[in-house]
Amino acid sequence: MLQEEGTGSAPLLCKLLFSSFKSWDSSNVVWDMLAFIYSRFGMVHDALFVLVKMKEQNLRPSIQTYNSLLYNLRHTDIMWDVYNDIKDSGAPQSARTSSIIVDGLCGQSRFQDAVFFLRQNDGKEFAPSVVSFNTIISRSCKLGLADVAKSFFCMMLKYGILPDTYSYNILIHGLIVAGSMEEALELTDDMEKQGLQPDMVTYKIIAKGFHLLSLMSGAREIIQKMLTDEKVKPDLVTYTILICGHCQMGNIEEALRLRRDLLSSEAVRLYKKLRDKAITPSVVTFNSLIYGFCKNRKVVEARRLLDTIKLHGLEPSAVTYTTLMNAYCEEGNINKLHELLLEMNLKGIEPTLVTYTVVIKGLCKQRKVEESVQLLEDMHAKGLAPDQITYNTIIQCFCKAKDMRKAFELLDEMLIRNLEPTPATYNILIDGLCRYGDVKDADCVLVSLQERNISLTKVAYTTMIKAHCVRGDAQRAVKVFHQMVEKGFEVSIKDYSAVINRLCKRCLTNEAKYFFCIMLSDGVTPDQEIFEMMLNAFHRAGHVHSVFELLAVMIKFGLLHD
DNA sequence: ATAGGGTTAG
Repeated sequence: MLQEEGTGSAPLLCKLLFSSFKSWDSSNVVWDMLAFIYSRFGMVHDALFVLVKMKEQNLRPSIQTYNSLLYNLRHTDIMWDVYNDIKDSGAPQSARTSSIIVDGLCGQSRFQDAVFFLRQNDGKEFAPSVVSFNTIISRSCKLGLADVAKSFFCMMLKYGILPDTYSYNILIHGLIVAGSMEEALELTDDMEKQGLQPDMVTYKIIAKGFHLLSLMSGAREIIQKMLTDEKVKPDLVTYTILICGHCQMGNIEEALRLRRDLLSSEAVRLYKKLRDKAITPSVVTFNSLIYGFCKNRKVVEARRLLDTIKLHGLEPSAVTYTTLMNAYCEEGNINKLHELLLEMNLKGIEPTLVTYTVVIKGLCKQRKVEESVQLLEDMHAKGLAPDQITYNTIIQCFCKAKDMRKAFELLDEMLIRNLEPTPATYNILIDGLCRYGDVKDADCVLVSLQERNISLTKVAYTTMIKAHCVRGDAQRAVKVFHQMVEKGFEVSIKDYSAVINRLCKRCLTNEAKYFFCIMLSDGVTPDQEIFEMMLNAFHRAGHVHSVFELLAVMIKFGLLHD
């Protein structure tokens, strides 16, 4: 009835209750129920109105009603009004009350206040519960503060509260996301020592962790462990994680074998029990396989799987089409790409941000830059916000069309739209300026980015170094090279070798010599390959003296054999 | 009430 009456119906209903049930014995229960149900349906203002009316009659709401209201208002300051009401009313607080407050404060990014509240309640009638701790540990993990999460876990132990399966799973997940797989596994052992069995969630967290680290053997071991565990059985998601991992690593055969197990991820089960919950591969499972085939450049097989999906009575998703479209794009078959786009449209499957980006990539491949800009505008009109990858794709296209002005205009557009350019954005622009614009401009851009402390990758530097080498400007190449080292990027002999190779190929022997000396003074020992590159170049240039000079150096390094 | 979940684009 309350749902039908809708928000704002509280005054009317209160009036009705007041006149009809005033002398009724159970009026407290009825009023409380009214407030509770308003709260449960999210009609918080009506619930608050009922509370006011209850107060007027000296009726006391139950803690369940208070908790429900508190939960709905936990992201607002009104939470405190409700909390104070609870304290004033003398209603017995439940452990849930404080865990809602902790959750609310965390949700409002008032992390410190949550910690304070938790400590404040220690020793009181309602000491912090395991749920409150789990909430705060979870929030710490989500903020990327695994160490803080660990300290709360320890604090919980000090309070004499035993962590439950939730506590362990939350922290294990947090540690894995933070990159501490070893610690996570240690914690899993610890969990078992405490007599808590890892559950389905634990196993999946660890399987996903191994997948993220591309350690598929680890993921496989987890599944083996699940198979020996009587309480849990690997399910579709577990298998899909494994399948996806193998596909991403290009191991199609292995992935297919897994799928057969899955199918045979079912025949036995169906024989045994028709109505059993059999595991059927999902669209996501197929999408992973399609991606695997595409990655192995087996687009024909990938395309065939689209039909297999349909044969299974499943609907291909936008991801299915997009993955295939991208594969066709990669092999330059833009017609097939558009065929699939048409099929998608006919089926009424909405293109996603990624779909648009792939179509744009296809257009860029055909140098149809105006059309790709048109699609960018279509996306905005549709409310489908293009992201960095979308912009990077078109920016690269403008660079290739030697229209650096337009490329930079798009960079400005990104900034205006509050889209933070990625390091790749700058790599594309620097490369564009080096190839089709002015290397000096590229240099300026790099300096400006460094001054503004914008995060760059090593590629930005190697691109610049390459450009200076091409122009035979070894001095500038050295300058940027040392900047790259100063910025803390790891440099190996390969980086030196690449520079010397470029200079040698252009017969810039003096410049190559100069860079070679720099390398020696940097304390890097040249290898056979570098010597051969240089000897070849000196030979071609007819610099006999330099050849002998270099042979002497080779002897010094013990690299000259007869 | 607090935990996990798989796929696509540079």
